[in-house]
Amino acid sequence: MVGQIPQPGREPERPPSRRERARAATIEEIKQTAMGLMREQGTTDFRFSDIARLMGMTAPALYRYFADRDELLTALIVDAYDDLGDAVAEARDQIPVDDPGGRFAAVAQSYRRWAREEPQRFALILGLPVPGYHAPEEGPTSEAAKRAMAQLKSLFYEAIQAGVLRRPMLTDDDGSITRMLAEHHKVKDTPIDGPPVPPETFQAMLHCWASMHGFTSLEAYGHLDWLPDEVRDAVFESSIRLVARVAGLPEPGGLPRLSDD
Amino acid sequence: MVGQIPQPGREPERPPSRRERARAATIEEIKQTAMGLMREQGTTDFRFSDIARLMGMTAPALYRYFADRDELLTALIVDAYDDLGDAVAEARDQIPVDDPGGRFAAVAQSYRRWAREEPQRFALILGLPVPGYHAPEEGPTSEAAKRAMAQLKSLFYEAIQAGVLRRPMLTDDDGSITRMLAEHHKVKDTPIDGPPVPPETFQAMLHCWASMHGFTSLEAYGHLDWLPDEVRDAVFESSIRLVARVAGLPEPGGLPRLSDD
DNA sequence: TTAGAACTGTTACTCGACATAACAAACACG
DNA sequence: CGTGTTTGTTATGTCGAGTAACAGTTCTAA
Repeated sequence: MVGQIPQPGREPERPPSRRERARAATIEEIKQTAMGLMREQGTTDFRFSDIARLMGMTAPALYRYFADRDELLTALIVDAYDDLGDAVAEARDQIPVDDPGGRFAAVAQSYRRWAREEPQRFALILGLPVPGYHAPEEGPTSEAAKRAMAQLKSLFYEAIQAGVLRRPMLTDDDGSITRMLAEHHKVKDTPIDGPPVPPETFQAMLHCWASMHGFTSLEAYGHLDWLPDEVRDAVFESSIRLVARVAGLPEPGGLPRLSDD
Repeated sequence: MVGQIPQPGREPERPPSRRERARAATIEEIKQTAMGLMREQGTTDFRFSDIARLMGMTAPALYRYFADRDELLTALIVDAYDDLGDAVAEARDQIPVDDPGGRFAAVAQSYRRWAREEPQRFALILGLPVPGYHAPEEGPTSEAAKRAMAQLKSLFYEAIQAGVLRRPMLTDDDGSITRMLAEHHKVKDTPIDGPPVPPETFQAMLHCWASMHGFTSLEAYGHLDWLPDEVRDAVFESSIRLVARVAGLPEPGGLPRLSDD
């Protein structure tokens, strides 16, 4: 971040000053305006000059807050990570822990809902890197992916703990997953790390995620527009139930409907 | 296309003249150069000036062949549609018709292979619309999607004809798909049109496609880089076998391995 | 209270890319 | 061989990113 107000200590004992609040508000407004433009134009692109115009400023003023387009883009990507993660976690946690099938369904539905509502931000984090953007060193590239997987993993882990996870309909045919999980200490900071799950379950998690992501991204990018809404809803819900079943999750208790937007 | 040589009749009786061949070759070189730049930079973006420089020309010369960036982009998109479709069809047709499970596996593997080899072109047709690009009127937006579905559908139709399609593990819970297929005449030029399939099978086709697309796009965009190659291969193949099974397709006969690239 | 520093905005400017205009050379074809 | 078409060039206009120099405002501390 550019021109950031230096932190006095490690934690700011003082509440944010008037200036700091104004600055934070401006930063937030810039990001919101950029997201509005993205939404309006249906792409992950935006012009600094447009943001400035909409905010009643001149373009160079924005450089007081973001060094360049990349830095703003990075901020938007980080926010998108957090928002998607929060949305999914919140949906999941509204279902009791003893209903892992329901929790998975909630995760899938909120994933889909978020992507439908914010296709551009979805593309930002789970699509091809945007033109001109180069991730900062060791940046959060594919961070969302790992985080999403980790969330999914915790869900399956709960099911194992509760003893309600049946054997998935997938097998580790060539033993490569078993081997990988056995040496998981080599791959830190990924879903491979963390609480242990059987190889078939790891495979099942990936299968669940890939299935829900496939439908979700096709739909978010408009490639299923030829299908009536109610058919899309029905197919998605049915698919989710199916992958949950083949993954060994128990049937969901109460399945919240995905409301239209 | 700009400055196109007018067709004398409906079909050119005369073999293409020297000039026409030179022009076609230049157009092809422009597209190849653009794709090379996209691949090199890992994005769907390119600069006219870069293309010209690599071709030993000046930028304005390119406008003799494409009116603007959009027109070149459109051509690249159309080509990508065709290439993916051809790759998938070719892979499928190397498996005998009486092995629909094998044919589906071949389709899935070639889909994945193509996306891995050409992630930018994959994003071009199955990702979010490219910044700045506006599809021509009634353009081929999501054409690939419909075509892919149609191919998948023909595959299932063959299985039905051969009488080897079992009942899928999916059900048309609320009847919306049944209703849609009953009035399919309303939705021309989509996979809904064409040879009839039971609603559960339609659902199963979408499920198959979404599953393979989900894994494929996550991988193509680098979101599965934290997984070792052999694990990715194993998980994909296993998932494909699973979705084929739950879709009612018989076990594949000989499953061709996906060679490393 | 007030001087100075920090912050936040402005206008003026450079640079690079898309795109068009005007022109020149090469080519096809009567 | 001469004329019109094609394909390239250079010169130019426009627009957006990003920088420089400067001005007004706000915070802070003597």
